[in-house]
Amino acid sequence: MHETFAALAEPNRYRIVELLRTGPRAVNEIGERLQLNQPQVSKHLKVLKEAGLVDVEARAQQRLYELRPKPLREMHRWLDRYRRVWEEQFEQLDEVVEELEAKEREKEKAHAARDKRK
Amino acid sequence: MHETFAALAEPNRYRIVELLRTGPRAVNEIGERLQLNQPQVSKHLKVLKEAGLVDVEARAQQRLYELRPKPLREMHRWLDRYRRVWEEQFEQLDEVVEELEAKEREKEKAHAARDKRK
DNA sequence: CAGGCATATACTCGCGTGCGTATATACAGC
DNA sequence: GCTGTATATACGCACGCGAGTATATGCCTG
Repeated sequence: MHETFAALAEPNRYRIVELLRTGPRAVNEIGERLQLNQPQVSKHLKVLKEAGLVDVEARAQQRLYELRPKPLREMHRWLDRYRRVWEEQFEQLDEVVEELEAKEREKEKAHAARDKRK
Repeated sequence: MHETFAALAEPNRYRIVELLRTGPRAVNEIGERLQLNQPQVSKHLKVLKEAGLVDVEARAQQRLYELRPKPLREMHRWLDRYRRVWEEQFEQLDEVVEELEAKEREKEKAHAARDKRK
């Protein structure tokens, strides 16, 4: 589970996964679409593979990467244990709390600016 | 979304979230239960808070941390877009292979036609 | 207001990781 | 076999982050 989260926490890997959701892709195609150079793509795909999120199939010189269902299923099951938490009807309360936190952050910025000045 | 994954990717933060699933806890209690010293707990909680995963409530000198539903809900919605992936296990890769083979056959035909023309 | 308790922050260190460049490996076609 | 193409790996660098120690902040009680 940690590996799954760690793999998805990296923005470019997240983008790769999002792209692979539409279907299998070759390494070069991923690099072109996401504006990444090839070694980075290969290395990210290696991490994704070790996390079990993708699988490879050799096709001549190309390697086709595709999403694997297992980690996603496990994530879904994990999330399911939190259903009680996220199904609570706190929509409006969330908004209010966020507002207050935003104000708090403003205040902190003001403090920080003042402290730096002196 | 990246922040949520990054927060949960860290094993100790993951454990904190798992603990908070059972209800709000004070900082010291978390540290004792998970065998972490206090500064680490505070720092991890800070990350979790910035990711929106927890919220604090002051209780005298104590701070009670509790899970917040929003990021979990967003994760669930995100995962939902991948439902197809973990429900259909096969087929996708095979289809692409078929496609490539079809293209290959087209090329062969073109070659053959050209050869005949001359 | 002094002393103790609960929590947050500052500072440093060591390690992991993403990135770029260069190079290696593998395969196809001629 | 040679060439071009597709992908993987090696190496060096810079930065971020988790951990430990020490210290600061805040609140309650007497």
